This record gives sequence, structure tokens and C-alpha cells, in this order.
Amino acid sequence: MPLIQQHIEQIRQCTLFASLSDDELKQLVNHGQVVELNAGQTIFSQSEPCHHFYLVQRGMIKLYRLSVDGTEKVMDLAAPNQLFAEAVMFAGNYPLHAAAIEPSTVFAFDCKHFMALLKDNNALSFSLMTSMSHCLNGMINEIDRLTLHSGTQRLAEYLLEQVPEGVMQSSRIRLLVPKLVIASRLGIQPETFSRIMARLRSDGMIETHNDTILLKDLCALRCLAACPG
Amino acid sequence: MPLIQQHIEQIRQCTLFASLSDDELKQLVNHGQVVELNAGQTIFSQSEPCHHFYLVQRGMIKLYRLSVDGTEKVMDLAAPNQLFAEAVMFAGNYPLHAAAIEPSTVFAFDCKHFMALLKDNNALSFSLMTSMSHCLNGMINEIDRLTLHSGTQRLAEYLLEQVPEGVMQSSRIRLLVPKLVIASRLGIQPETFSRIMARLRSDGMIETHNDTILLKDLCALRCLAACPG
DNA sequence: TGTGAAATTTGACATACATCAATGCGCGTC
DNA sequence: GACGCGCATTGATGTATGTCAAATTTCACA
Repeated sequence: MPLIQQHIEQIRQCTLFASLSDDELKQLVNHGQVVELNAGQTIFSQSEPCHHFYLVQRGMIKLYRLSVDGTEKVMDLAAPNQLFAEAVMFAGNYPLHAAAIEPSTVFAFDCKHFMALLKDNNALSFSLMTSMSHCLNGMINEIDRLTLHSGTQRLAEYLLEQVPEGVMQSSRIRLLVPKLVIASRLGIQPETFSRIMARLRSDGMIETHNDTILLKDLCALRCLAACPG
Repeated sequence: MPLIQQHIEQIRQCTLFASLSDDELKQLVNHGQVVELNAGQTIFSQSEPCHHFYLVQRGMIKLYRLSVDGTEKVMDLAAPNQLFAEAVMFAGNYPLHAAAIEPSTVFAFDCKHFMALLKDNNALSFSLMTSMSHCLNGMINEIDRLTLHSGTQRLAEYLLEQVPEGVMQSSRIRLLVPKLVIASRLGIQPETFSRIMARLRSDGMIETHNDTILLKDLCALRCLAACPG
């Protein structure tokens, strides 16, 4: 699949690559490839050796673990313009599975080549470490939520995350993935997800219409997310 | 507090510092300091600016979060010879609290100075990234356990972690921290911890004597940890 | 060695959430 | 436009774990 200029522009936007010269970036891109994915298609599997990291151009990617009995836990979702697996380059093997949940396009960067760039470009190392640091922070927050917050709180938090910056009173949002997937992401069952939504609805905090949700009272939702109960 | 040779030897053992010359290491150590801590004493608090990272020399350190109502969640425990907070240098602020749970000695490294070393020593950057990678892996496993494993499974896993390599059938271990703390570490209540232990005891898998625990059937415990139920 | 506070254990009870099951809805496909 | 298949919703029920409370043990410190 040929790389069009548009792709390169998008890649340039990543802060991880900010310190690369035009030439270095072109080199990096030349060692990578565009990958088209069908809905449900796997990108890599847990414990597989890690040869690539990825940038989402279009679609949605789920990063997940499987338990022995086949239960799936979605650890994170990667939307367009987001990198994933860039922080596991030094681990050798992927720590989880990645699959597209809808038709998607990703760009695959070559780990070996990127590592070579890292060797000569300390600023790039710093960028990657900053990226890893953010990743780590997110994980700690995740554990915090799972252990210190209830399902209702986590769902409220998730809804509020979808609200654009600066919106104060109410906001209309869309769920970009099936509720099934969000439930797994939040560590609850789909049935529980549905029931919590029903409660928020009957409490007058939200109105729902399929994947479109009107958050009628952001204040109340924020309170719900913050306070135990 | 003066640094004795013994301290420097211990610091040298850290793989993070493997690429440092004797001189660089001495420089690093000269910019740091030994800190003596009483039981319960705080080392740093969440959201505080990050100026140091640490190596435990003696004692035990808990890394934890607090919820709004004061509930404590122990995210990790650092034993002697373990580094902590080395992966948050690039974040700017500590993402959690750190405190000694018994009289402890830690060595505090200066982040600024270490960052300066990083600039000129790419191998050091690689070491740090490897360290961060391991940290990340641990976090993913942690989320996996919290969402996909039951309290009983997590406790069994914890007990098995205390068993030295190569032991096959049975093993005598010691809990190095109060059960209260382990319970928080595992994301369960102390009462639940106690009850699970009682069940393992009545199932003939373990015998207990305060903080000393005899794991009578490692196979059964491993099965319990792996299989749901 | 005694004393008090903290940790642990045990019991009774409450509850959030999971599970099982059935129905309904939406959506893509032919 | 009809069919079929996931996904979503709702109800009934089960259960692991939390909460509250009290008794008991452990341990640090005087």
C-alpha cells in the first residue's frame, strides 16, 4: 500500500516524532507500512515477539487480555491519531492482544529501525520516555479506578471523558464503540452497564438514543464520579 | 548521613546503573543522600513535584493512592534492593504516595543530575526504558488480575510469589508486611483476606502461624490461582 | 514484664454486581 | 424488504465480597 503525503503529515503530528528531521522521518516511514484491517481482525497477539508499533489512522483498535476461560478484558482503546504498543518496544514481547473493532487503517513502524534512531538521537529517547511515563500514569489511574471506584463511578467518569473541553452544563456525546466493549473497558458486565445507564436515565441525569447520549447535568455527573456512592 | 562503601556496592548492583562508569556512579551518589525513615513516615506525596527517585536499602516501602474518603490502596511494595519512582522522572509529579511501613533506609537519587547523565549516555536511557517497560508490564498484569481473577485467586498468586524458585511440593514462607497491607495490595478487605486464609486452611492447602505460612500443596495452590473458582 | 493500641479473627448481615434466561431491537446482507 | 445475527435490555436469582461489630490476639513501648 503506497504512502500518500497525507499519511506523512499525520505521522508528523505525533509528539513522539517531534525531534526527527524530515529525512529521519522519511527513513522511518520507509521502513514501515500501511495496514488495512477488517472488523475483528487481529494485529498482534499477547506474548508474540514485538516487531512493530502502531499509529491509528482510521477506525478503532482494542487492546485486550484474555483469561483462561476466554473472557476478554479490554485494557484500552486506540482512536485515530493515537499510537499504541510504542511503550513495549523494550519488553521484547507484546503484553496483550490488539485487534480492530471496525474497519481500520494503521501504520506499522519498524521497532528495529526506530531503536537504531534512538541510539543516535537522545531527544527521541526523551520523547519515548515521556510517552512511557504518560502510559504508566494512565495505568496507575486505571488501577485506582478499579479498586477505589464503583462501577457507577467508572461509567460516569467514562461519559465525562467524552465531553469536549470547556463545556459546562450539558453535552451531547456519542459512544464510538459498542457498549459491550465499553463495559469490558470499565471492568463491568454488559448487563450492569445497561442497568447503570437506566438508573442515570431515571435519575434525570442523561437521555439516551442508541449510541447518542445527552448528558443533561454535568455537575451531577461529576459529583457522582467523584463522591463514593 | 555519610555514605559507606557498602552502600555504593549495593547501588552498583542495580541493573539500571550497569552502564555507568565508576566515576559517573560516584557523581550520581554524591548528588544523592541516605534517608532514614521511621515506621509510617512519608517519603513523598501524590502530585508533589518529583525531585528524587529511590533505592530501598533496608525496611519496606508502600506505594499507595488515597481515595476522597481516605481509603488507602497499596499499589506496590518496595523491598530492599528495589528501586521506586525511577519511572516517573519524566512525568514531573509523583503519581502516588510513598511511605515506610517499618523503620527503613532509602537512598535518594537526584533526578536533575540523573537526567543530565541520561543526556550524554544513551545506554543509560536504554536501561531506564527497559526498567519502565517492566514496570508497565507489571501494571498490565495487575489490571488483568484485578479484573479477570477473584480475590481467592489473587491471594493464592501472592502466596506463590513468595516461594523461592525451583521449590516444587511445599514451602514455608513469611509475610513481610502486615496482612492489612497485603489485603490492600490485593484489592480486598482485611476481613476477606482472613476468611480466604481460613478456607485455604480448612481445605488443607496451608498451615498458618502468625506471619509464617506453610504452603502444604503448591500444585493445588497453583491450580487455584490459574483456574477460575 | 505489664499495658494499651493496633492488627487479626469471627459472626451476622447488607449489597453491588454477576449470572442465567428471555425478549426485543438494530443493522447489515442477500 | 425480509431474514438472521449480534447487541442491548430487562427480570429473576445467586454469590462473592463489603460492612459493621465484637472478641481475641499480637506487639511495641514503657
